[in-house]
Amino acid sequence: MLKIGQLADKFAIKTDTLRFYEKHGLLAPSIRGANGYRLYNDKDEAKLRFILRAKSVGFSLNEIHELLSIELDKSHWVCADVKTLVDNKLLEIQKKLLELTKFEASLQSLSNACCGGPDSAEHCSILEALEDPHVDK
Amino acid sequence: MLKIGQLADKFAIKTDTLRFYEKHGLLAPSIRGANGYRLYNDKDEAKLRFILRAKSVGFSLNEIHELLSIELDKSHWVCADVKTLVDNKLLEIQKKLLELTKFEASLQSLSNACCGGPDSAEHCSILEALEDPHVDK
DNA sequence: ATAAACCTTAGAGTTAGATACAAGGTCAAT
DNA sequence: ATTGACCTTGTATCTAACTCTAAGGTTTAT
Ligand SMILES: [Zn+2]
Ligand SMILES: [Zn+2]
Ligand SMILES: [Zn+2]
Ligand SMILES: [Zn+2]
Repeated sequence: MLKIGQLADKFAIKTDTLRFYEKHGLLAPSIRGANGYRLYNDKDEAKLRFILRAKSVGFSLNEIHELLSIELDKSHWVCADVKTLVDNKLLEIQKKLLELTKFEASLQSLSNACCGGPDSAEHCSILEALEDPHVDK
Repeated sequence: MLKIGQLADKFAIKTDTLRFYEKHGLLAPSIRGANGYRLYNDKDEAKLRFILRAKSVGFSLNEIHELLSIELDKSHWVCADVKTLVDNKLLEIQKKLLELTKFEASLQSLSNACCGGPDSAEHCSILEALEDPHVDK
């Protein structure tokens, strides 16, 4: 049985974050002490570990909510349900990767074209590229 | 001379966005009509084009602010100043790319391990991986 | 002349995920 | 008994980049 501060320390997060997760229906402590203190048991801890691990692979809290509702009632779900969540996230991340890769290429070509020297920016090819109405993004 | 709605249409953005840019010091119309209407001239339009193009290569509005203050007073800056902005952004984007690539790999291996079939999620390897305290992120 | 479409301002709301603060109750040690 | 560390609740604040609402003035077309 851990108090909120102990659980927070154990996972290197803030107590505020645990209260935030509780308010948003992700993780409520199984019990409250007579004093009203939150008390987390091993199952709560496992659930938090699940949440943090899902977060670390890129799921949003909303998506973790979905994963949790499956996790907590596995028998009513099938593999396809779970895999769909993961695959949707995968697509989303691949879309972001594509976008960032385009950014990177654009910036790299801007950077390459600029001498980076100590002379006036009046001739700077980066600024020219951003100004010029004839050069498309 | 374009009114706010015309300029917005021309660049496929909202009038709200133009007012927002103005409030945040990015782009104010050169003149106001007698009726108080914003009137944008060719220079304003060029500036907006600059802003949108910078946005499209991944700069934040704050960073665009910096770029603009250089662009509008080029003679007091040198190429190195400009290139530094671009290169910092490049580093930032490469960091994000790295992070997303890790997410992608994690999700891909989760996805690969799951049969995705119509049988109960009780044995789902995705959920197991997220539960299991012995598997690290 | 009247309705539709446009413009003005100031200010509030949205999203995600926290993070901070205020006012107070509780617990352990001295 | 008093400090200091911890806990409670509720509310407010932050970032980014818009987006929307309200209440009203202007233009254009019929
Ligand atoms: Zn140069
Ligand atoms: Zn240059
Ligand atoms: Zn399966
Ligand atoms: Zn599965």
